[in-house]
Amino acid sequence: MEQKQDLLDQLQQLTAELRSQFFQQLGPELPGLTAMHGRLLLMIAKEKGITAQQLSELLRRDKAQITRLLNDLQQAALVQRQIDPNDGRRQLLLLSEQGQQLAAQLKTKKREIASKMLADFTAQQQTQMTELLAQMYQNLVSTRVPTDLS
Amino acid sequence: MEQKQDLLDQLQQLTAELRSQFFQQLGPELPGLTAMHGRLLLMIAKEKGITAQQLSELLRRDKAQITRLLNDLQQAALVQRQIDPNDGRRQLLLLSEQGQQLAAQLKTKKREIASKMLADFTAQQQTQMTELLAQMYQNLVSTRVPTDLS
DNA sequence: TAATAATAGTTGATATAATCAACTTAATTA
DNA sequence: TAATTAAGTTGATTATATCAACTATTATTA
Repeated sequence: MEQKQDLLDQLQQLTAELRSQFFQQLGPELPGLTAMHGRLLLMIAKEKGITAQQLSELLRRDKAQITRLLNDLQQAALVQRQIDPNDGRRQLLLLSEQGQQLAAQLKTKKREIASKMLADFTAQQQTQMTELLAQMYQNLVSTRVPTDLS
Repeated sequence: MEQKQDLLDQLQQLTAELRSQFFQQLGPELPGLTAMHGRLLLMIAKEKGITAQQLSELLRRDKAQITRLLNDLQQAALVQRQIDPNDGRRQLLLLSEQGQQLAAQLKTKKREIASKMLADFTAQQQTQMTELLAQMYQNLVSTRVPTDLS
């Protein structure tokens, strides 16, 4: 019974450490930018042409905040905004050359940390871990009350 | 290779969902208080007589911030501060009656969420999960550069 | 088609939280 | 005892998040 709770603590502790290692010592590569900027960058890298609205949902952040973060990234010449030809309201987000380079650096850093974390794991253990995590997430969201927009 | 990275994302996603479920729908039970207040409360409940300094380290938060959060909790009559008889600088933190009740409620909520998350897990799988997470954390911190206090 | 509603994004005001430096008091140590 | 260190507090500043109002565009519908 207690064990289940401890597992939550473990998860929290682990991700806190991950965040710390990934983002805090990241200053030099993100000049004047924050962890959240980095996350945006990576998401845009992964989904070219993603919109601010989608980012807002995925990151569970206010869209106003997203706008401001994107402003910063654009000012730093890391991302570009293009009005969607099919829908003049939304704008497609793309990485500039520099943005792509930086995103690649961040990905590398991520890979390093992941490797360190999973240093002595067998491929089987990794797969297992992935499956268990997926299952846990599924269990959590499956019974979730849909977000209320009253 | 990509799989390792995805595992990081999975962890992040999972804990984001956990935080969301645990803290956001927690408003009614923490009147006027935040998630961080809740974390403090639970930590004090777990370690009676813990000090602000220790909380600051454990939560990786500025001690000024801890002071302010504790002020709120004290104002809400949830915690009490007692000067350590062995060291007049530090103060031992304790929960009031109400504080203990609230902490118990939070623990219950936590247990519920954990149960939901692990609904279809065997005891063996849980143990396994715990071990894997512990190992991952160990790997991460073992090579960590000690926090620099320059 | 004209009017209305809904959506994407921006802006401004405000609230909340984190950070840094200075300070007080108490303990340690030289 | 004097100087140093540690715990905690306070004030000022900065960074972040949040909310509401607003523009421009698309979708709906009467």
